[in-house]
Amino acid sequence: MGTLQILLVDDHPVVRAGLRAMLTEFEDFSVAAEAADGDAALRELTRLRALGERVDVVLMDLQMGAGMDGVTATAAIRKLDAAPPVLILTTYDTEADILAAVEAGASGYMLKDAPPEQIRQAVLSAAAGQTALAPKVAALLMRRISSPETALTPREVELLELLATGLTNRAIARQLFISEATVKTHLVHIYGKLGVDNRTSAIALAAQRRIIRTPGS
Amino acid sequence: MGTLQILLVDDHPVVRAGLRAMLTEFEDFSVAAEAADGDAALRELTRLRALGERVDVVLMDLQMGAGMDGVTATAAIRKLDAAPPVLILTTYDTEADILAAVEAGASGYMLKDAPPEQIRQAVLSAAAGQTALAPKVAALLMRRISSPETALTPREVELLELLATGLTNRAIARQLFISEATVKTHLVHIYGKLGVDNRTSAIALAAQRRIIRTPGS
DNA sequence: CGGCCGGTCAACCGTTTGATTGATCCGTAC
DNA sequence: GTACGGATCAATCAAACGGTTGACCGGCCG
Repeated sequence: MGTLQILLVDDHPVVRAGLRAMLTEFEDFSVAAEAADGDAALRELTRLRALGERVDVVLMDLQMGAGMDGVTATAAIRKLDAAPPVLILTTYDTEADILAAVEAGASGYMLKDAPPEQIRQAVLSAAAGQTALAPKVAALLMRRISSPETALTPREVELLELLATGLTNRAIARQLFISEATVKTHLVHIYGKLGVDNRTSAIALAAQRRIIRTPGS
Repeated sequence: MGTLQILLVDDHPVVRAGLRAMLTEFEDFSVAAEAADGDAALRELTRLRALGERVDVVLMDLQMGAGMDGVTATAAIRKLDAAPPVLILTTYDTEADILAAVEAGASGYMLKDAPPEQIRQAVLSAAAGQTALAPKVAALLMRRISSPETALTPREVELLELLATGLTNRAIARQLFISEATVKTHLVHIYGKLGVDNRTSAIALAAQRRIIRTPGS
């Protein structure tokens, strides 16, 4: 009973098996249950509660092929009474993902290429109610807050995302219910902040810096 | 000794642990060694050979943070005498990746979200000298050969990739030592084949259809 | 050998984008 | 309450882009 009860949420069977193997190797961890997507995670959580079982930490992937994605699932879990802390464990490290996860109430953000010991520490921190960030993620957040001049406004990111889908200025304008002139103004601001001078390189840079997520299937 | 000896190559400790756990659960498999990148894989392979140990199948990831990537590693392995079959196991399914892997001599291409049983079958097929493709991958290849009108020429893909980095027509022209007029001609062909009418949506579609890989760090 | 296709180039023209300047409205912070 | 930043819009001009047409060359296939 002294062991930490963990709920694994990841759509890859391989990764679940890996986490299970890795975590149970540490004596103070056990895997309470596994789920392949957000819906299943919520079901597992309520099922375990009905049985009077504890869940101390939820280890959650963000990208889940089908079903509820990680961010929505995190938000849903955090709305429960006495909600367990949710630790994000994913391969992606875009600004958009990280900020969304944090806003949804995640108490940590780790990357899958982290060594086992780092993941273990993060789980322990999360269970203790503390925040754990992967070094890469921490660095990104630091860069983000330390250089506010490069920080795009939410509106600008919104435009950037539409831009990346291949829309023209006019189409973006219609989509956002603003005039084409406004779209151009935003774009000029975006180019200035990113240090580029055309839409394609803005998209390329934004994808590279992980400000937006690329469409990818 | 009747068990299949497998070499795992993946830069994620979590995934290696998962594959090890999953594979050794099937009695006829054992994991001969693990490696975190292509160089390490080659070292392991020669080390095992020196010890007189067999390696029946190499399970290889494509994206490896640092070190030799999966495609080059596959090519290098296949150049050895009595080279073991290499089964690609990755998250990415871009046309470019798949074709490169096949050209490098991979004898199979699986995706990480595949269920254990499918992975097991693929390993068995590879060991038997046969080819194993994930359903998604097979579908992509079929689509690719069955609809040659949509098939971009290598040159066109080359352009598309430069396009995705944000270069202007003139910059692309300089990069490829051709005239700007030629670049435009290629682009018109690309737009036609992809069914779009501007560069940004061409990039978006190409990324979506996984014809090119998006820059991503 | 005569198409056909892929790659190369050119000229023309209309459309879209990008740069610049300047303005209004609305919150929030000092 | 005013000063500031974010969001909105307008007008203008130059540069880049996209569409069209037509042309040339080299390799490959029937």
